[in-house]
Amino acid sequence: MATAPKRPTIKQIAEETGLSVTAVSYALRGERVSPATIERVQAVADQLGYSADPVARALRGGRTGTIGVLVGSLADFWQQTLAHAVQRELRAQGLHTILADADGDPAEELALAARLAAQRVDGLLVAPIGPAGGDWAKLTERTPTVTISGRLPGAELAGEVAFDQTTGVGEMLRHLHSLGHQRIAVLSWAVEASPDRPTERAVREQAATLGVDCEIVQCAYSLDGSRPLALEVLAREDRPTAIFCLSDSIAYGVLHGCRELGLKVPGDISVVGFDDHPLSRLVDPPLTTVNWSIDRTARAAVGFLVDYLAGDRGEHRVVIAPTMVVRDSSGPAPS
Amino acid sequence: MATAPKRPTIKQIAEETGLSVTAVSYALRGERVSPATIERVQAVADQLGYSADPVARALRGGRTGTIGVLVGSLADFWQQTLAHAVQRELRAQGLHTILADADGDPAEELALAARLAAQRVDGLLVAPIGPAGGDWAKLTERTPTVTISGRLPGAELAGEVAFDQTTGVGEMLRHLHSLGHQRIAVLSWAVEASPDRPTERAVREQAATLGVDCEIVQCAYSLDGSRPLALEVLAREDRPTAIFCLSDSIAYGVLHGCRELGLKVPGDISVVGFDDHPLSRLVDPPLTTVNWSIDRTARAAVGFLVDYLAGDRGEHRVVIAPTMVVRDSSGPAPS
DNA sequence: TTCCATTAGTGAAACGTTTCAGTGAAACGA
DNA sequence: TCGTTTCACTGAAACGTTTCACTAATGGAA
Repeated sequence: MATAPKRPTIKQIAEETGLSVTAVSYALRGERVSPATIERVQAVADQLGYSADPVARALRGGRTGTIGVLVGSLADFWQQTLAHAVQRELRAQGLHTILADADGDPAEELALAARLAAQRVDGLLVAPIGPAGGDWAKLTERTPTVTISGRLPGAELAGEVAFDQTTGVGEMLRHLHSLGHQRIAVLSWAVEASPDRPTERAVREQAATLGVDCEIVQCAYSLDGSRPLALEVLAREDRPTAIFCLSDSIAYGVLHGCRELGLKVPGDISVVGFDDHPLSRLVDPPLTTVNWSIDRTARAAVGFLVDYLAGDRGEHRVVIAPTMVVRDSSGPAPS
Repeated sequence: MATAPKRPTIKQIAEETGLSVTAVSYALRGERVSPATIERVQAVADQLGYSADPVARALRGGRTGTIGVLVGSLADFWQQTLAHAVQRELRAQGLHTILADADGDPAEELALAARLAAQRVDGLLVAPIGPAGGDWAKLTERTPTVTISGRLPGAELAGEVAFDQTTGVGEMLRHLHSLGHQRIAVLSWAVEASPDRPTERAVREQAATLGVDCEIVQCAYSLDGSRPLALEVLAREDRPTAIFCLSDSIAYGVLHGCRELGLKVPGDISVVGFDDHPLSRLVDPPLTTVNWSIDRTARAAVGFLVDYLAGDRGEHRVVIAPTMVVRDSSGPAPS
């Protein structure tokens, strides 16, 4: 490799202008030095193509202008969309984004978040998939953290965007119940069974209230994870008349499985999702699902973090309300 | 906020063990010091929950174990999938990922890449959207860079994953031609017109060879970008009989537009894509498209970078061959 | 015994910033 | 004229590592 030319440093500008390193540092931020000097320094900096080294700056301390975004799994289409929306929103706020992906492994989340924090991000946006493991106390105490739909054990939060899962689950279950469905399989993307997950608890409670039979099935994430599982569930003797997928990604896999088995949706079986991915209106059949405005979610989460960083220590919590979106993938239960 | 407890440093371990900072630094990497000392240091480090500060390490120089991944736009579904695949592959290699998203702005790409490099990533994986602007020479000279389908002006590459666009375009155009289509609109996601883009040149050449009438239409990225454009194209007096979208994301938007206008696909008009996103088989109708194995792409790109970092300066270039995937969205041209 | 090699460890500089605590000199009010 | 303030700037330390150049002690060979 050619002799690597180093990037220009403050010291070079200092030598070039005959000033001290200190003076240049101040001048670059337009402080404490004479206008003439500022101009001179700027000129040299521009000519050298100088830009401050973020690593050195981070080491010294102070803001880095970068936010760490941790998503539970980029294999999930909704989280992909969320990641994009969040990054776009952060950019609108003049903040840089570092995106990390736990790839469906809840045990990895804390470690990844810690690494992000170690990179000296100014704050953390975390959209976990399951109940994240470990103790988030130390981390969140040091780094302002906003969660998006999920609990972090021990965390002290700078903000929280929650989804009203109870209502969402309730509406969907009522929808299916009103169509005559009595045996429903719920595909949940929890990696390990954990009885206290709010969504699953909501399912059990609402199912009991309505008197429908809901079986919760643990499901690997995403398209490829849910298809084989769907095939298994659909092959059963007394297969359910409806499948309620706790993410649209899972529903896509189920739809795929139904197609392979030659089952008509919704004639033979109803399939519904839970997050209204942009493509859910385009799949065949268009998916009945529940919409949690991704834009509002992203805006709220970023807003909370920005507020917190600006010193606002108020209550930062919002609960996103669900909107039922009835399309064609749900229909009357077959008799 | 509570008094922020600092993360433990090497110095603390040194004090705790009575050793010098240097000795601890060596011990932590298991070098140059006695086994007994190594063990003692490890014990204290574990108890303190120490982990090396990546920022300090990066500042000093040397490997950071982190690769920067820059994608042209996370709004594009295929790039979302690619980002995930690449990150998964990097993780399998024991490397960390920092993902940045230019959000459809080619002018932003160089700046973002420079920022990634400034964070001291060991290497860069770049999947640009259009012809990236600026001069990549200085950057790529300092930071090993592998491109995925795209040119970086002036770049000196550590590796390159190219797509055989000419063949892909040719096969698709021949497919449409054989179905009797003579007037085809090509929706390209270039943000600015640039006559020398290989894909567009391929379109013009192949169209001339086959004698079909291809109009290239510049299209904003993604679903939301392509729908209005599709509506406009479809409303024309002599609308084309087929629309060839240079990304599946664009095709989804077009499908949406067709549905709004009540046009039957492929009865009234054929719509085809160009990257075979996982959902393309599930949309209505299932999309005819061209597959470029995303797994092979990710694996090749990461492999090139890893090889290069290991000192292998061989030719690192692969051309991914297209595979036509004919589904139901293309059919005979209406008479 | 002398000499050299090896082992186990130390001190200090370096990476590129920011910032605290000054330092002269000029300007100002009384 | 003197004391004070302001201005424009400087030196040095600090952030947490890594690494080069050393030192002191031990062991073995000659």
